[in-house]
Amino acid sequence: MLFARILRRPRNPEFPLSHLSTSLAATPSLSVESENRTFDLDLVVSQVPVRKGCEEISQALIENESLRDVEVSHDAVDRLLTKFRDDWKSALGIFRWAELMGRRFEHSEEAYDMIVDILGRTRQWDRMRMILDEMRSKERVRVSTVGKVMRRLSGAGRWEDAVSIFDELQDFGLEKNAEMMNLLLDTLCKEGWVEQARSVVLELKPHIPPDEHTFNILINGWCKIDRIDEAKWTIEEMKGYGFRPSVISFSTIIRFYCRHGRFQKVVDLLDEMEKTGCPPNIVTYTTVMHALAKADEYEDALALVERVKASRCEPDALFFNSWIYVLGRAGRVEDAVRVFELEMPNSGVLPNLSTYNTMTSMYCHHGEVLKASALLEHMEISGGCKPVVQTYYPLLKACFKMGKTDVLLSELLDEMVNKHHLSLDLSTYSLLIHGLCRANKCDRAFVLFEEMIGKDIIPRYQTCCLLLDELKQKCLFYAADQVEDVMKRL
DNA sequence: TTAGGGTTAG
Repeated sequence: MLFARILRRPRNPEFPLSHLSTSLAATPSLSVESENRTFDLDLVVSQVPVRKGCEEISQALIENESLRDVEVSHDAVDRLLTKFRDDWKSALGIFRWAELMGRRFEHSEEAYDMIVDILGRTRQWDRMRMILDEMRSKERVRVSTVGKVMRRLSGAGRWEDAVSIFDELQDFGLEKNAEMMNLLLDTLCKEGWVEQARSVVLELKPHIPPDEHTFNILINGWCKIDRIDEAKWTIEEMKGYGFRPSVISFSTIIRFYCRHGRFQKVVDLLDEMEKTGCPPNIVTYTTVMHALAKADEYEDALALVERVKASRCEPDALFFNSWIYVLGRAGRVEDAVRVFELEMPNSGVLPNLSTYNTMTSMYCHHGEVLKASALLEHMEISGGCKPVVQTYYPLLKACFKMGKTDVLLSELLDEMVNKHHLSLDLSTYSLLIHGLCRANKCDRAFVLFEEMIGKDIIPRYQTCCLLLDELKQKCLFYAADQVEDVMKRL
């Protein structure tokens, strides 16, 4: 019964390929390859029409003279899809356009996975299904594809659909094995469907015996929804199957107690781990250290650093990031910089994007915006990582805090969009609209509001309320009506 | 294929 349900198929796919091939035939010059074809991301991005359907977008791109000599490569598609990850219409339009532009162009595995994920996260289920069916017919469905589909379905509450994807695995040319079962369970549990995951385990037990991962996934699921008794009971069940609880099982339970601030329990468990020959590792320590910092217990958190040094654990980037975070929160900026500049390199651990995000946020938090900007330059040149929208949140927030809502804000936005090709996401729009409203610039906030609506990014209700109030106060009634219209649809 | 971090809004 559980596995008999079928994911809805599109009754009338809105994007038939035949239609596009007709338009390709109508523009024969497209099939002629020029010798000097290059790829200019800015050019393509600038030619993507706004507020159009995906079909219109791909059509407009195909007919665009200035894009005739554009070289479409896998890397180009990757960058474009990343850029439009919050804007499914543009993403799908570009995806279709690329198929028609490149001669005998076949999308890469990554591009397929990306478009599936974009359609899933924006809840375009029929279109996601359509791509999945295309992939199936070309035998290009991978484990990662299925994982993305299941995750998006579970995340949207469609756990039954996620389960029926598992039922379809053979149609996709994939095997129903423990790995795939665990993938399904993990997506279910991470979205809180733990009881459903347990039913799946029981139902599949005769065909696919649970392994150590299966139990750890369930333990994590129970902890996530605060059902610690079931988590402990799962540990007993695990033993019954002949598996010893691992450092992962213990660390998961420890994380639960950390989240609830029950640090005496944490200490007891750390001792138990040592005694039972399953000593904590760097992940366990990082979890506890971070939780202590969040509970403002900085001295205890830093004492753990000493414990790590005395142990055999190899510190990694996540550990250093947490250490820097602890020091930042404790107001010890100089010490944090010392860890970043000396301790990390001395241990041979390279900073990653999160290290830079943590440092940036710490600087901004302490009013050192210039140092934060300088670090952004540094991260590209010597760190080899590119900033993401999240990197800019603290910087943008600092702009509003300092009242620099003209030049500095514009420069930052320009850097984000034009230099790094980042797309503003829901959080950025919310931050900007809230900030501009508070800075008495609701006219500019409204422009951004319209822009996000055009990209199908749904504003938060509170954002609408705030903007509406401000617009009414300034007697901008036309704009206020527009906001009210959007609110009615929320 | 299972466990850890940061960045937004309220």
